[in-house]
Amino acid sequence: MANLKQLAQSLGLSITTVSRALDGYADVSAATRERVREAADKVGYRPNASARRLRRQRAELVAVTLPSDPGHIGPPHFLDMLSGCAEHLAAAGLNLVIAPVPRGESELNICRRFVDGRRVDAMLLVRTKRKDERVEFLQSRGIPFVTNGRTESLLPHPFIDGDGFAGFRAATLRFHAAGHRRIGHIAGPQEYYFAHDRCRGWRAAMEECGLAPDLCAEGAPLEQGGYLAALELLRQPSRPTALVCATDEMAIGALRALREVDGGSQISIVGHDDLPMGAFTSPPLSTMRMTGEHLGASFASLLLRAIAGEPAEELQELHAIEFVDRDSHRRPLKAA
Amino acid sequence: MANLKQLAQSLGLSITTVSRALDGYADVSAATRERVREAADKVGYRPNASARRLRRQRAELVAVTLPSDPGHIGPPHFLDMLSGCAEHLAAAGLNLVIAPVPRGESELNICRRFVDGRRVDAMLLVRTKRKDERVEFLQSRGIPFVTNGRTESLLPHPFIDGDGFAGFRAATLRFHAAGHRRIGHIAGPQEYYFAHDRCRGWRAAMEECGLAPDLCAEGAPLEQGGYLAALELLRQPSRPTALVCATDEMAIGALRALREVDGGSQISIVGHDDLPMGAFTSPPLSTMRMTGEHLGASFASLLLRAIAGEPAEELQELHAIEFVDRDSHRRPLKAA
DNA sequence: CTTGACTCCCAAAACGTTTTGGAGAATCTT
DNA sequence: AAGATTCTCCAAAACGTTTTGGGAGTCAAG
Repeated sequence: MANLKQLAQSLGLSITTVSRALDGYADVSAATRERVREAADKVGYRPNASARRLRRQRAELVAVTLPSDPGHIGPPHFLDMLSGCAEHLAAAGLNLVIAPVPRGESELNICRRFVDGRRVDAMLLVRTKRKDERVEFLQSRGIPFVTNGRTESLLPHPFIDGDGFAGFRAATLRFHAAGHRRIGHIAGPQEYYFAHDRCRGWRAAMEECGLAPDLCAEGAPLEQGGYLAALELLRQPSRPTALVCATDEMAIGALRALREVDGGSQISIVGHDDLPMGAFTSPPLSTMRMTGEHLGASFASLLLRAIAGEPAEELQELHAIEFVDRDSHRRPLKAA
Repeated sequence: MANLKQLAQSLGLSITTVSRALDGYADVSAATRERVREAADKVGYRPNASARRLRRQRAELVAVTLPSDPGHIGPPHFLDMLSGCAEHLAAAGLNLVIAPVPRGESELNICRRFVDGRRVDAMLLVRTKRKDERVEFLQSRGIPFVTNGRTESLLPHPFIDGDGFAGFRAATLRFHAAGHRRIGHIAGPQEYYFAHDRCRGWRAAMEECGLAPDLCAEGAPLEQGGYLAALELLRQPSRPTALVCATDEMAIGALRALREVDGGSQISIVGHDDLPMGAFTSPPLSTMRMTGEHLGASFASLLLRAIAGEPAEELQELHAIEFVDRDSHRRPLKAA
């Protein structure tokens, strides 16, 4: 309601003094500071954000690009992540703004608009592609950013990612150790780093075991994509006995395909992401998840450190993957 | 990169003229306008957002409060809604910022911070409670806002909501018409308007049919809550033969309880929200959904009209509920 | 030649803060 | 008692826009 000028006037002080009192500078006497604080509290004074941002030359804003392409944005806990991140950024005086990407417009253009209009101090990128033009642009502009997922960019940049390669390799090896020989992979779109990474993990394990990595089908990273991909694999002359799925959503789609084709109890299956839903499917879905608590907080922290100027190399977090064993990965293996 | 002063200098024009040229005012000649536009394009000039906001006395920002309480924030398409809303707001020059609510802090305080710091021009509220202090605060401040869900506030305010009462009443009547007599309700937390509304719908139908509305259990609006509530109802001496669940997530939890207790094929069930996941459960989940496309766009439009000063009464959208029939609502009804 | 209308441009003020570079008074040193 | 130091405070500049209220010049009409 009130601004600094009015507050100062009502106190018989200068704007400067009031401002510095509220900011806790030492060159204002304790008595005055207290008096100012009380008055400010009483009238509910809050500094005008726009004015401060202009003066400080900081936007106090961080943007996260969000493709409006429905459903195509990651797991449900994505929202929790965002909210956690926003919360920790807020503690540092930064707000998180959504940079939606309208159909037909490129994510790159959106980044441009936000960066060149000095609307943000930093950016958060999700769903990275192997070759991600947003990353290159932000690097060229020198604006701090953190990605959720790695890229194949030549210059290092800050990221948080799960070690999908290791996770999917381990899951595949585990199926092999359990006696499976025809282990299929339901893959996500390979232009995304995470999908490619997970696919590579499966492939590496297959080759280590001397098995041909030929039971692989790609689909959209959602239930429907997993359903269709599973049907495709089940049509093969020699069906897989186990399926490693790029995401839980795809795994749940695949589960339905299995129910339709073989009654649902024959083929073992494992997903990735640990959706809450997975505990309630039939059979309960075995899955994997990135280790580490409070993902949002980590993003916020990395972002703040990037803004503070720490070098990219020190701002890279690769988290191990852990199994979440429920039932779907240990269907009885029929006659070897 | 460049600001107005530099751009003006390089063109030999005044700041005023350059500014007005770019804003398309008529009092600058077509020739100059073109010259200015070209130069601006060439250096990639973008007005400094903070400066404009300060001068215009508009934040160009809309906030949506997001409880950081994990999982407690509505259906997955919530994110699509946000993103769609953000997109349409962006077309009007507004950005959507996330106002996270840290544990322990009230949503009211967050609203306060955003509103009193003049950080936003309007607010978007989700998951309304029957008695919602945020609504009262915003009304007292006279700041435009739209809620997702109604409240019991005395003053009217803009909202978008589904007619949960009618939907749940219809669903219950349908079960009755199919011969069910013991129809249970799995309810969400009653302080939320939507949960109370849906519960009222079920209760009304029961009473219309001359049935006692006593098979009702309340739980958290998630899988686990539905699971526990269903177990509770199944422990009753006379079990329900049909269940009407406040949300799909609760219904999916209930489905699991049914599987555990009676093999899963005896009791009919219906949820609400039309989660994509529902098509992939076993049995595929029958559900309801709010009619209307492009929810995000509607929110944006209402918000813009509220900002423009339209009265609240004209900014209320109550959408009908439609059935999405899959399998779970028509389990064979055993011996009447 | 004056008047008015019109076209194109601009100087200056304003938005509300933070920060710079002191100023005046009181206290301490020597 | 003079100089140095410390304590409080403040005027003014700056951040980069948008907007107000004209000011020249040109042209046509009277």
